[in-house]
Amino acid sequence: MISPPTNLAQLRQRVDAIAGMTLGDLAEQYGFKTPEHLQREKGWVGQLLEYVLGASAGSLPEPDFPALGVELKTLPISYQGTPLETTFVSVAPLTQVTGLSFEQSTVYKKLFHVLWLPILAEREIPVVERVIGSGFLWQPDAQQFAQLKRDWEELTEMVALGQIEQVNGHFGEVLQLRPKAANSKALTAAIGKNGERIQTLPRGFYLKTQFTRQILAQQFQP
DNA sequence: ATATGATCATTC
DNA sequence: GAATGATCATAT
Repeated sequence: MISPPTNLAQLRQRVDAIAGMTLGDLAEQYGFKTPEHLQREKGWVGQLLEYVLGASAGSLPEPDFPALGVELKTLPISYQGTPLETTFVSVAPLTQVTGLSFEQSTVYKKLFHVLWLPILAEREIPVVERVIGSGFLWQPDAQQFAQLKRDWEELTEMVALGQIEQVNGHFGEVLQLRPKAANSKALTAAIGKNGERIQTLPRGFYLKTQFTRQILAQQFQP
């Protein structure tokens, strides 16, 4: 058990201390067993870094560093330093969305303050050899806030109007709504096209790679 | 079923 | 190759 960081400077210090290390090194140091691949342990990297940095364990709906209000996101990147995957943000509410504002949304709360931790994670690189990059704290600037808000409002309006079945990953410029479930048979409550209650596949909000690519660029080549 | 952590794998 | 849809583990 590692104590949570008490301030941002301490968190930065911990992040800087692991930059350049491989996941294998870090796992060994903290008694984690590195899997051969992530097929059955997709969250392994995130959980290792949570532990090492002293994030609160558990699956509570809180920021990873409650005292600091900071959310930790690992970000798999290519040799070119570009994101290899979209970034999951939060489960999307599909009922009781009337009157909900972006500022009250889980998306905004999650993205208000993020610690991005890039991981060189090309699939040809064994997990044990993947290298941790330079993590950094980020908050959306005015333009990013506006982009996120625009997409969130468009997607949430469709949900509110009972158009969830028409939503697919194409909608949204930087934020998209996609399945987030154990499998394609999972069901959750949603609003139907006539305002009735229906059952549908649970969805989540994800940041498109274009958006996280921009965040990385603004951090590393300003 | 929901929420945490995401990546896999098929499609485009 | 990039992006969408599907999926995996664990805890509550």
